[in-house]
Formats: sequence, structure tokens, C-alpha cells
Amino acid sequence: MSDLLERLRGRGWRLTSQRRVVAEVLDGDHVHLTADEVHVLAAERLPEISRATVYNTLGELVTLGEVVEVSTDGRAKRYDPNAHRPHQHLVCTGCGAIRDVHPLGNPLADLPADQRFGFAVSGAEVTYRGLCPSCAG
Amino acid sequence: MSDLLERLRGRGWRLTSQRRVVAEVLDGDHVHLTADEVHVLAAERLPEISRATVYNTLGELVTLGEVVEVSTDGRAKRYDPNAHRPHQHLVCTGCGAIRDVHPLGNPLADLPADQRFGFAVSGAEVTYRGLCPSCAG
DNA sequence: TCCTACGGTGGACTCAATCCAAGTCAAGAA
DNA sequence: TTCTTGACTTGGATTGAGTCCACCGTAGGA
Repeated sequence: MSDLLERLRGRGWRLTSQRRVVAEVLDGDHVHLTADEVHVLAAERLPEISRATVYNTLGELVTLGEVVEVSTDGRAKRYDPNAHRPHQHLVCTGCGAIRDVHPLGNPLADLPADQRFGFAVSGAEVTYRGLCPSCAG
Repeated sequence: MSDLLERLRGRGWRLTSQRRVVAEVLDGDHVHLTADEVHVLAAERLPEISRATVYNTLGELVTLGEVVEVSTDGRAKRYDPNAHRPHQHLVCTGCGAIRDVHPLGNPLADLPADQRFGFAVSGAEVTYRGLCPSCAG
């Protein structure tokens, strides 16, 4: 993640303290925070940071391809910093917990030409759903 | 769809004019309307129908398994009456158009046990993305 | 036809996200 | 080092989607 800041700087990003804390908060595996959660965590380190800045920064990270947006329910979007390793998501239908998962094969290969309706298909997102161990218990 | 109303009645549904027009509006293939679009179309036939009733009715149809909720972007949920034939969705990244598609195989089979983390996995939704012919042109 | 519990209404409210005008500051220039 | 400037941040207002609620209306059984 320390590289992230350098990479962004290389792309002409102005490196502000706000952007730094947002990037730091998103560091790690299996991180799927909402914008609001990012704001709370960022504000612990930089109390004056505004929600608008968090939204702006998240949006820029998404545009730059460093973070992916995940919306597994109809509620707030979540932000996944694990953008450079392709993966899918497994979501608990009880508590909403999210895990990154790596299914076999390529979902794109399962969509035959006659099911593409002339679209130039470029990607597929898979959301697996089920009960997690603690919700099932 | 005419059966739908009978089926619902059989389950103790009180058959009101509001519920009837919502069900009628949702009739058809490749229908993926937002709640607001349903409200507009329903109001053409029954001008006094309220948004709250449309939301209530859509929610009941979802609970009864007659309609599935689809949220392909972070915006408004869409309602798909094609609930009895399992299928996935192909979404245009340009205009947002949605097609029902039927991929080969079963996505659940692609998630090996060691990627299930103890979850009782019960389903998988796949969203294919790409440019539709008119957006690509 | 009457009753009444279920369903409908609309207006207020919540939650997520975006917009905007004014103020601030990172980083290149001198 | 200081200056300058345009990119960035702020917080409050605004939008959009959806939910809630107290009161009213009516479908359908008796």
C-alpha cells in the first residue's frame, strides 16, 4: 500500500493528508468498507476530514483502478482495495459478511456467443450467497 | 401472468386494483423496471396509486418468489418478473440496458470447498458487462 | 348488506451520495 | 526560502431511493 501512494503520485496525484489517510484505512486483505466506515476510520486519524472528501477520494481510486466498488445488497457500496488480483465475493445472507473468493475457471467462458446478443462482453462479476458458519450455528 | 393473480389469490392475497395493475405492468420478457418506472406505468392505468403501495407490492412479490430484485449498478433496484426460469444478466456499460442470459454450466460448481470458508453456499448471481451493439456503434 | 381486518394513502423521514461556493494548501517556479 | 496558483477540501444544502406511520378505505367472508 505504501507503493500505492507513490504510484498515485507518479500519475500526478496531489498527495494530501486526507488522501493519505483514506488510502491507509483501505490497506489490507478482506477489507470491504462502506464510504461511511472509511470516513469514521479516517476521522480517527484526521478528525477534520469531511465526508465529501472521502467520497471524492474513493471515486478517484476507483477511476484509477486501485480500488473496486462492490454493491452486494441494495445498501451502501463497499470499497475493495484488492483490485489487482481478480476475485469474486461470497456474502452471508444472515449478517452480510463478505469474503473474497477465487472460483475455478473463467465465468466469461460460460456465456456462449448466441447468448451475447451482439454485446462486446468484457467482464463478469459473481456473487455467491449463503450462510456463514456463525450465522448457521 | 394471468395465472399469477390466481396463484397469489390462492395464497390468501387480497386482490386489489392496485396490486392488479402492478402485476400487469410487470408482465413480459426482458422487463427490468425500477420501482419508480413501475409507479409511472401503474399510474397511467390507476392515477391515484401511491408510491408506497408500489413499494409494498413489489416487496411482497419478491417475498413470494414471483419477482426477483436485481441491482446491477449502485442506483435503483430493478424488478424482474422472470423468476421461475433461472437466469443471469448482461448489462451494457454504456446505456445500462439489461438482457436476461442463460450461461452454460452451474456457477456454484466453480466454487471449490476450500473456497467456501464454511459457508452453506446456496446461490450465485452473475452479472456480465459489456457494450451493447448500439453503444458500440 | 354489514363488518372488519387487511390494504392504500400521502407526507414526513432516513440513508447514501452528490453538488457547490468559498476557503485552503501542495508543490513547482523564482 | 517564499510566492503563486490551481487543484483540493470543507460543510451545508440538495437529490434520489426507499421506508415509516397514523389515518382512511374497501375486499370479501358472514
